[in-house]
Amino acid sequence: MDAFYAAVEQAAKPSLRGKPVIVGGLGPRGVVATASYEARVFGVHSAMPMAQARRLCPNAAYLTPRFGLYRRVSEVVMRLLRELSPLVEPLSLDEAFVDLQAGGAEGDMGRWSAGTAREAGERLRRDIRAATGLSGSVGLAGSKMLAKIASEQAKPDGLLVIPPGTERALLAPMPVRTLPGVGPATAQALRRAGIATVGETAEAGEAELVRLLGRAHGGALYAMARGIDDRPVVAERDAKSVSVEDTFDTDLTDRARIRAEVARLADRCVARLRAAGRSGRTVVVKVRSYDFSTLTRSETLRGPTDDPAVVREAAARLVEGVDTTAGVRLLGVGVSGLADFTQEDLFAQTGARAAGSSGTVRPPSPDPPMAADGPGRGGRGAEAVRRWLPGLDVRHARYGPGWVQGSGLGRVTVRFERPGSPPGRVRTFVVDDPELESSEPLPPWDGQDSEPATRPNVMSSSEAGGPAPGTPSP
DNA sequence: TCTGGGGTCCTAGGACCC
DNA sequence: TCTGGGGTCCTAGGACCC
Repeated sequence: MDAFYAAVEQAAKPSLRGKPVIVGGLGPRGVVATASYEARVFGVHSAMPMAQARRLCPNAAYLTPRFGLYRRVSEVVMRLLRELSPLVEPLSLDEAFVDLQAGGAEGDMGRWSAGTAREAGERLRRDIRAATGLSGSVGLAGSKMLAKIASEQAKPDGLLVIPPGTERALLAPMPVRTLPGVGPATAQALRRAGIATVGETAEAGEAELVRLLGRAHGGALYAMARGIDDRPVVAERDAKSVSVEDTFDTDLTDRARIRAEVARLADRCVARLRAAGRSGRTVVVKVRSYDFSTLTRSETLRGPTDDPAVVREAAARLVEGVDTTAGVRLLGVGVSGLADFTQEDLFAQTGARAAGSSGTVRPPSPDPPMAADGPGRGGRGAEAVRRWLPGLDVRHARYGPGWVQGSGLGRVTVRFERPGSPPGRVRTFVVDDPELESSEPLPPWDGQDSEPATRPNVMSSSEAGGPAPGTPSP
């Protein structure tokens, strides 16, 4: 999917179509998750600090991510992929491999040609647009690596076929960074050895690459550089670890506060573990200091657990052994070594479930009820700001559905529009206006009256009118 | 106003075992 | 009574991806 999070927001918020939209963390230490193509023109891209993005593109709409909505849209797209073939390997919410060959016949002899594959790809792109109003790009090739490179080249809103036999010639002039798995460090190591392109990588030979990069990475890179990749498409892979982490708006130094945050993170981690029906044996704590140096400490238990008290205690022990006096900007808790069930105390566990509790088995200290609310991130004046995060859907008793454009100084600004409506107008309220309430996201295809199949194309953003949707800074 | 959050895979050293 | 050669598990860190 092209600029997925930003594109979903543009589909859901008519006034943002054709305008720069930046989705990501809105706090002082946030980064960009996705920038719309209109924002990329200004040099904004994923993983860029939000502060830098605001300098480059001050008039963009800055929105907080709505993962629940993106997940729903993603499910619609993944369902379309599964109609092509049962063998679908999602890489993330917005990207997947499809093994067309496993989907059975296409064409006379049950074989795919470049032509029939292209037709299927174009049909898929049309179906995705009809179902979601969003554009996706398709890469078609004989392996996962090449299909990925093809889809990358096809973006945005395109399709590219790499016919068998043309791979090496196509790859040779490309920079090594094009190959998946080659990041800044690998590119640097290769550059020092005078290797800059995929062709030069292939010429270097396996022995040289292994010497530079190690057994596994060097060997894999040598194969990829020659267009060789026989990794299968794998539909379902069990998760191998579960983790949660928080970066704090300001560094933490208080020991008691750090202990409390670690306990909260442990509870959140276990909640996710349990929701997945898993348990784990190794508890990991992650600490990032004021200077961004990061360390992990882990402890392996005698058997797998999904008991919050057990994970909390292990995490507390681990963080106790870390010097946090100079200030901590991030804390994380994770569990790995996952198993499908818990060995200890199955009876107590089922008892707790039957009682509808996400809590643990009885033991000594009853859990303090988990704070229902977000990451207690050292912010002040939090209450109202938290409720009116830019981008979230709201409903006003008189004006109907809309979304928060910004808030601050006791005010909240709302744009009244929804998927399928014309671009709406803006009104400002006091933050505690009793007629204003937060509401569930409306998916892009939930426009009031029209068929999803046609609507998304009819809106021309150029006639939207109204000023650029900058968000008043919180 | 410098740097999120959730993952995967690999490497390397030490403990431990046969 | 101057030193083997595996194998596995655990811990820590790092590269990379979306």
